[in-house]
Amino acid sequence: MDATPRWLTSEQQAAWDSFIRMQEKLIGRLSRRVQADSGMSASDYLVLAKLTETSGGRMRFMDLAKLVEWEKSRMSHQVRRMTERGLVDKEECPDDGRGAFIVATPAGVKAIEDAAPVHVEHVRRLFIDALSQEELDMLARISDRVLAHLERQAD
Amino acid sequence: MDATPRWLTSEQQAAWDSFIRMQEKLIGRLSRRVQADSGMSASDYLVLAKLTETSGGRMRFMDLAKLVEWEKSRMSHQVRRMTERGLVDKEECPDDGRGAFIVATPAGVKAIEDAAPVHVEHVRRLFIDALSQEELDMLARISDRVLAHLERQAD
DNA sequence: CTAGTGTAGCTGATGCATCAACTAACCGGT
DNA sequence: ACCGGTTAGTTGATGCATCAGCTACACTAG
Repeated sequence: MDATPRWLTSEQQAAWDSFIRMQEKLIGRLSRRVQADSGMSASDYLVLAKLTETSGGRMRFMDLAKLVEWEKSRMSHQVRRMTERGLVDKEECPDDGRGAFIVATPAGVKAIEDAAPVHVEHVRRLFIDALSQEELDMLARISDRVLAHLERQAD
Repeated sequence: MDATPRWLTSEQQAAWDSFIRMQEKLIGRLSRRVQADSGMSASDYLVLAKLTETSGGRMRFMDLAKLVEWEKSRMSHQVRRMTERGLVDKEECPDDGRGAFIVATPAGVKAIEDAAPVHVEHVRRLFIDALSQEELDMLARISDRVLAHLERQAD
């Protein structure tokens, strides 16, 4: 218990508020758009994108989870839902009796091929078009600094 | 249908990827922290913060919804859950038979007073400490530009 | 070989976000 | 007075994220 918490300066507070507001509005709008246009959530999109980027369109469950930095539980639920909708399949792993391969189905491949250009257009329209290349570079640099900072800390 | 989608340049793609990764990791970690420390979600925190900033700690339902830029449905569910946990109360509105006031309960006030310093510390530790004041200013400027851009567009 | 430990992945419960559809009260014009 | 449109707020369904706890297989040491 600290009796005298160190509040943020008004500049710090302003930066945080702007960032939070921007991020919420941007992500919210983008994900609603993608969902409305393609019937896929951002999570569906991400999983299918990573899967189809891989040669063979198949990946071990945990490799996929690590790649997108998700907990195994989240991935498990996600894969189950996507399996139910026919976007991916699970296959047994011959080398490891516990293991599973996740494979994009033809329908899954088609879904992401259809969704990708639309997704890119939204990203461009909502975000890229708002900023100059210098600003984009700045933002990338700042984001990388924050990321590095986060990764240095114990979770 | 555009047969030749305009993909992003590699610099644009890099900026977007960095931003998305940063934002997910930062928001995810912060919200898990706040939840673990105070038993409140970011939404609970926001609602209580806005309510208690108001003189009287009470606000009309839709005013509150507009203030935090939420849909009424989201607010309605949120208020119901918070009512069930004793953080806020609903009161009838004398001027408008449809209307409701949302009021922070004493428990709600205490909850946010306890949570606020912890919340600030996390924001500082996870985010503010990663960046210089110049970088914070940059980020605020960039965020405001994106926000303005979003607000110019039809939803 | 077997006992212990780590790893792969699943499950159920809970809370949150969005959508569509709904009720009820208000308000302005005729 | 009443009728139609608007506003206030609720509700139920569905999908997603997190947490805690679970099974089953694999690996390693003794």
